Amino acid sequence: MPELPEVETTRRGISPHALGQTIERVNIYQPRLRWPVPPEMAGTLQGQTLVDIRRRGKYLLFDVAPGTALLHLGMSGSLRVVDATTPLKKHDHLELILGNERILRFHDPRRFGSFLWADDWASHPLIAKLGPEPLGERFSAAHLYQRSRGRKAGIKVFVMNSEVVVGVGNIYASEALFKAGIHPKRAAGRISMDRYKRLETAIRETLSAAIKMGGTTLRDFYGGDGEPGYFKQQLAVYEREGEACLRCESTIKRCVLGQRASYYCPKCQR
DNA sequence: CTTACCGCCTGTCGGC
DNA sequence: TGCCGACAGGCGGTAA
Repeated sequence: MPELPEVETTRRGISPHALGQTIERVNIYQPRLRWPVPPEMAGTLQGQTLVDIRRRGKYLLFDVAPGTALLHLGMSGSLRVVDATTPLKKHDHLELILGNERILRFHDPRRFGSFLWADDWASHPLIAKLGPEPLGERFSAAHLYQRSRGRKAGIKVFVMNSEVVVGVGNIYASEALFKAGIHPKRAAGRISMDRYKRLETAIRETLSAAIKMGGTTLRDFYGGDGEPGYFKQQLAVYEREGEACLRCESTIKRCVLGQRASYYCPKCQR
């Protein structure tokens, strides 16, 4: 499922084919995504040049002169570069036809993704309140420490809150907490600065490593160039319930936190 | 302010 | 074999 590394992989995969290209046409086959695709979207984008393709959290930002189109991959979405000979598949919901005859095609079986317009992307309600980028300068142990004081929520739920830090989803939260040796249920407000330093490092390292490997393909993720991600082979705890911890050989446990499956080593994580 | 839970949606899987 | 319910999950919205 697309988290930050998968979105970044997608951005890097499509950019060489799409940057600077004219959007000749926009086809919207299924406007009913997480939110309805605005009816004027196709008309707004048509004829515009893709000035930049950026990422904010898990949003892909397509900059054109009048504003920015926001694409979120939801949990089953993928965006790939294809050409006109590639047949449309079930759940291909929209596509941008580019001047170089390449096509950016969005595929999303569960339709939790979204495609929205913003005149000024930074003040868009879905973007404005987002926390810092976990690979950026504004993300720090001090930030986590400060934001967590008084919070009783478990650290995993806390760190997956996009107002605290963006892009850390279910897979990488579990992995980073294992790496930092912190139990996922530990109250965020009772974690020391020292341990937050370890967590900051773990988050940065985990996400960087995943980007390097093209993201994690559990079931159906493909990057912009159609390649699956290979980080799955590096997962230490995620979906490894009942298997041996790679560090201490204890049995990996599974629990549900914030209605999401969580995996941890009961001995390595306290 | 916080925390808890719902629902959007389809593919997959286990049970019968 | 085939049907059906449970489950998965990002994340905004709403209730408590």
